[in-house]
Amino acid sequence: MSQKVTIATVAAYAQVSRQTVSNVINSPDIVRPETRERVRAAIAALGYRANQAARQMRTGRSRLLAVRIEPAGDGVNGSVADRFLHGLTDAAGAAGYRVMLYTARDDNDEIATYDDLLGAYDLDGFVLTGTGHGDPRTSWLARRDVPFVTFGRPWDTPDLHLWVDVDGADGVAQATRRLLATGHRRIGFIGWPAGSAVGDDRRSGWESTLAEVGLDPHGLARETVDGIAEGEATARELLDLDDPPTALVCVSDSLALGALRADPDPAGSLAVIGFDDTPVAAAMGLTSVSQPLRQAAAGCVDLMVAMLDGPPVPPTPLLLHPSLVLRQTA
Amino acid sequence: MSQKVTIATVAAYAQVSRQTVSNVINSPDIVRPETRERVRAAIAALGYRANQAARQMRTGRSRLLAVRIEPAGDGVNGSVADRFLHGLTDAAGAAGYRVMLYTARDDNDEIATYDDLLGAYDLDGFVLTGTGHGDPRTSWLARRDVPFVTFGRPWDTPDLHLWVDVDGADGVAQATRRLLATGHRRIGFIGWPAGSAVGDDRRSGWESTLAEVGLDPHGLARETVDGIAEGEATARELLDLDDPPTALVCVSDSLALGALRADPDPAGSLAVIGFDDTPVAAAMGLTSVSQPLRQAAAGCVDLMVAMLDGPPVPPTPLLLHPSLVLRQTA
DNA sequence: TTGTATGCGTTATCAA
DNA sequence: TTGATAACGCATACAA
Repeated sequence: MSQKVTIATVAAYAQVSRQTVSNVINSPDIVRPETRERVRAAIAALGYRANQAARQMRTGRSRLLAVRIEPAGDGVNGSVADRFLHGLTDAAGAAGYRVMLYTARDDNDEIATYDDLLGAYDLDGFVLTGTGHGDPRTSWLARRDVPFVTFGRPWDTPDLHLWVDVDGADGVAQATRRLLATGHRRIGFIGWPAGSAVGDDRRSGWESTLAEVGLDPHGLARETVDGIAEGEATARELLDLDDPPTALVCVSDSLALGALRADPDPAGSLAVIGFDDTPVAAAMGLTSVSQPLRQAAAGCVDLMVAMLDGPPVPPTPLLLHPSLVLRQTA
Repeated sequence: MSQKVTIATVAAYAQVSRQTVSNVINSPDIVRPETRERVRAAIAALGYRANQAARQMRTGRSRLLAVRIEPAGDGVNGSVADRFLHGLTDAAGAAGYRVMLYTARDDNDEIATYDDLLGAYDLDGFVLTGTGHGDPRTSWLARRDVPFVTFGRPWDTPDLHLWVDVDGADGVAQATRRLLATGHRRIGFIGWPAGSAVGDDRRSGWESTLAEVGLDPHGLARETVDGIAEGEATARELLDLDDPPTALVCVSDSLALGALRADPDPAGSLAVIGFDDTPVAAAMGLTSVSQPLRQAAAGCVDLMVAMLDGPPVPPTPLLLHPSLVLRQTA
């Protein structure tokens, strides 16, 4: 490995003091242009990179963001986490931050990890995904003034923290309108059990859209835990009705994929729309609601950076709108 | 936030010098038991955590590992990366290391990132996934003596670096034997185009297993890029043969899922086995070869830690064996 | 076994 | 506008 190049190396090379080099990096405007350029040339020539540890010791800031990685659950929807993480890493990198990963078995374990990460690594902030009702993590972080952003709205404490979210009700409404536009009148919905904030939100988009055109959703909704097999069984239930639906909106791609398998017509006349636009959906030709995950991740980073690099105006939450990706199934 | 607690705080609380506290942490055995316990109690009482930045400045070690996160490609197989990452984070945490993420557009970009990460954050090591023939990244890292481990064998430079891998040939051999055991004689193979080291390795397991029992694989193998649609089309090609295969081993779950859709028999008499045991496969009842990703990740961490915390004996590469998960399709 | 002094690379403060 | 000095928290060599 080539000799370690520190700020002193650069200073010597550029014939200035260490402080001037530091100024060129942190407050370029207060350095005379010629000096600045000379120092910059030296930095480039030597391939100098400011040592984060030393900088952190002085400034108390690590330029490190932490995010939890969860075990891939369903896999169909698992890629959502993957895409979000990728977008987050990209956006953070562009803003001069790095992303650190951690795992946790449960909320308490996660809180203990915050403590550790904060104490040992001086983390600048956390990005939480999927907060639930009465989340202990957000209150812990808020109480200690630790900067954090959530991907997912705070469902019971509106102004406790900043967030980014995707409007699930709007996404499902778009799906329902598409079905209406293609002539369907009996449109069913397969959702998650009531109580999941995200699921309830999405379902409301279906209900309100049907109500808008004077259609009665009564009896056409079913609830089930996520999964392909569950989607198939639940769809079958709906199709066995006396007056079965001709189209189904599902709260996830997993359920939609299952619903597709319940279609008795080999030609596939049952219209089905899923949610998340997972790669599997794309491969299977499933029409699905696509979340702008890259933008959501970028939004989280923007919010964090705004808090951290502190402008006087407080940043506002961000509600993104999903889009419907039309394919063969609807 | 509570007042910052440093080694000095602990020393004062335990009525010893800072050095003694440091010794309790780094070389406990040289401290008198009573003193040690008193210091430990102080550490616990104050919730002290050694500041990594300061420690790193002194030792030159960051206890940070970096791994690249790739954009979720297919999604079906995407969860593999997700599961590996989770296992890696877990294992690293247990060993006292943290995982940092980075993205890169291509190999050159990745190399530039190494430079940055090494210079700015003093990373202790890198974990690379999926190396290819003549990988420029491994030679770059090796040339600079940067510790790294790859998940995936080095295909042309045997002893350049440590690695962990899963025996793909063995996995496919297990799949093929299973098919043989259930009475199949005409067993086809859908693989990736020749030249992909991983794909070629897996295919060899099929060829050699058939050869062992005196079966001729000739004409029963096809190559295609990965994807569900591709798997379906390729399977159809094989099934259109005069003497079509009754079972298919596929190099990935994506292809296997496609192959399943090509089965003309609605009852599903075509036997199909995939590779990777993705959650989608589980949901669809697809028999598949399962990679021990958690163990692979743990193996990578073990190797890294062995290099970093340097024992005199050099660690050896690790070849893990996959297992066949039987479900409905074979 | 325990305590003291020094330096890691950086930035903030202050003086020139 | 630039330069000298101190301090961040820790671990090591060395002295006690």
